[in-house]
Amino acid sequence: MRWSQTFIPTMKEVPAEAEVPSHQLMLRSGLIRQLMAGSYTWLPLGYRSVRKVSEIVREEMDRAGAIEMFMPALQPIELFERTGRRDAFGNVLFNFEARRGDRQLHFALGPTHEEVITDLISRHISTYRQLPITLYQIQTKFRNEERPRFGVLRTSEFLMKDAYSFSSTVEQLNEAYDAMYNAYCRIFERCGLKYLPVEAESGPIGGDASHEFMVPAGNGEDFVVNCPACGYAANQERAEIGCPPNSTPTTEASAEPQIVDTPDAGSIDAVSTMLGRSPQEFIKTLIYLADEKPLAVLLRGDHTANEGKIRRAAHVASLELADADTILQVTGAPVGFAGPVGIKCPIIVDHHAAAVTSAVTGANAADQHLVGVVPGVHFDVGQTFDLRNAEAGDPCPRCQSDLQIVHGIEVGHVFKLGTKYSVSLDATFVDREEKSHPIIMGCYGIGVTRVVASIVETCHDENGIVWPLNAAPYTVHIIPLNVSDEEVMQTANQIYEQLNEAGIDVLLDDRDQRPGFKFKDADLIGLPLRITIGGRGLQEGITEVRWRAETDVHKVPVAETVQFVRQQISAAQG
RNA sequence: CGGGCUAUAGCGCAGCCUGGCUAGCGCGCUUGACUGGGGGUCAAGAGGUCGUGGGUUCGAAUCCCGCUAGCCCGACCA
Repeated sequence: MRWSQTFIPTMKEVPAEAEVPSHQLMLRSGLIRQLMAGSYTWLPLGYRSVRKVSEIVREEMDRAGAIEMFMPALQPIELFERTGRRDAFGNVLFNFEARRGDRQLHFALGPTHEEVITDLISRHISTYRQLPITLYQIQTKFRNEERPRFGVLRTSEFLMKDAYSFSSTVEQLNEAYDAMYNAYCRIFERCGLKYLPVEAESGPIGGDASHEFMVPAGNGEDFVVNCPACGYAANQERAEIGCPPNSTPTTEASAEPQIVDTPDAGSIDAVSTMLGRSPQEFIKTLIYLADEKPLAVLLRGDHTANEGKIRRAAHVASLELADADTILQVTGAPVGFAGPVGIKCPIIVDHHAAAVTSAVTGANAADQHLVGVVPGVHFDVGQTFDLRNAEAGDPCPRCQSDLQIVHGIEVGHVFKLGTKYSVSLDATFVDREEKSHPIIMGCYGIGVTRVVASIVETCHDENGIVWPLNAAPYTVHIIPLNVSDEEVMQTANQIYEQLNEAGIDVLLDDRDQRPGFKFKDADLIGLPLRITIGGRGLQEGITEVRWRAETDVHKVPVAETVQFVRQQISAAQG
């Protein structure tokens, strides 16, 4: 492609609305333009990258035995009512009515396609002989995000590969899952992304049933907990925390707790400042309504609650923070002064809260706290649980080393669904004995456009994008330094044509611009290989070939340039 | 959905507080000349419903009220 014939609107200045590097660079390098909040146009250069990544995904899905198809984005709302996801999605589900003749139809725009595909399968698969099968599509998904942000990283309309496996046995499901998991690793490797598979929510099947693929990035919205020693990695909702070393309550500390006045100090911050004690010496008491009944959750002062863990530990379905009235009832005090001593509701204690040897707690009285509270002495502890979010420095659940926390961008998710959708949409098969069972499903997603944004977010330097080879919009960028120099242009055109014939994607910057201007644009759009052709080099009979990611310049005889570039590319592709 | 900020040329911004004549600056864009290895120089130009609706005023980009859009923080994110 000749630059003068395509559409690459680069910008020298950073648009004010862009905060994160990927958003800034994608705007500046002419990959995308915003239409409205959460909706972006993919310009020619950006769209080429989307297609490159899509093709990698497609190849690896096919290699893993998945079959491509294409389903409608426009779907009847009834399907979501049958699976209960109309409520589960809530406002995230785009849905609207439209008149057709004298009928009023109600549609949804697909946020994902479990319903559509399970409905399809339920109509056409009836026997174990037709299973297993994995189907996939690459398609635009719609989610009414409450707050789109970070450019293309979080939008209300995005390209996603979604695959669904249908199995007659758990073994078949596990095989399909492993095949997808391995395909995902290959995909992200080929895209040049550093990625981390992490354990995610376990869902209905339990155990090792879900992994997220995260790209470590400072601006990632998700938190990944990982152990540098043994490789344990999980998302923050899911991450387990090792037990602290056993601390036996010291009997000498069994003196009665003392009441201290803490006027208007109802937060850990305020009380710790007032008393000059660190938050680690506090036990905070959170009052929840667990299945409508009050429950006090005890955590160390500097820790944060993990409601999923609390729900599981307490064996309850619903969990929400209690209102002020409930708190007044069970503690006898306003919000901010709850404590375990004398509280009038069941308590559940985190491992690390129980390990505080002499704690500051609320006194269950307005404007008062207790100091010198010893768990197990001044209140009953019983069994302790893991109830909080993991933090940097917590012990690894596998090897006790210190855990790290990194930000990550979720680019893929594999999930053993089980029979949730097949049951609600009546997708069943009969086994050898003619007994009917719901089909066992898995679902597997990759955010294709998010992958492109993640690449830009993580592969750049101060001058612009540094595309990995396989995801780059073009592989080679030819820069003739002076378009009015006939010899320069003739050489550039010749190399351009030969590379094209060799099946290599080439961009030829044929604009009549100064060299510096072209170099800056070349750095900005960041194509992997640059061939510079100038009068100075031609006098020596050479072109200059340089990787965007490296500083070395290869001076290559003009006649050997095409061959050299082809060798460089195939060597880099391994 | 709560809290905050912003809206003036394609992009980045000044002007607004303290109302006043023709609304400015840099980049970009057009034309020409010189130039040609890291966003070059000179000259001449084009480009604006000052987001939108109302109000105050002799007079509004500027003051007041409503609306809309965008961004940030938080909540949310099968």
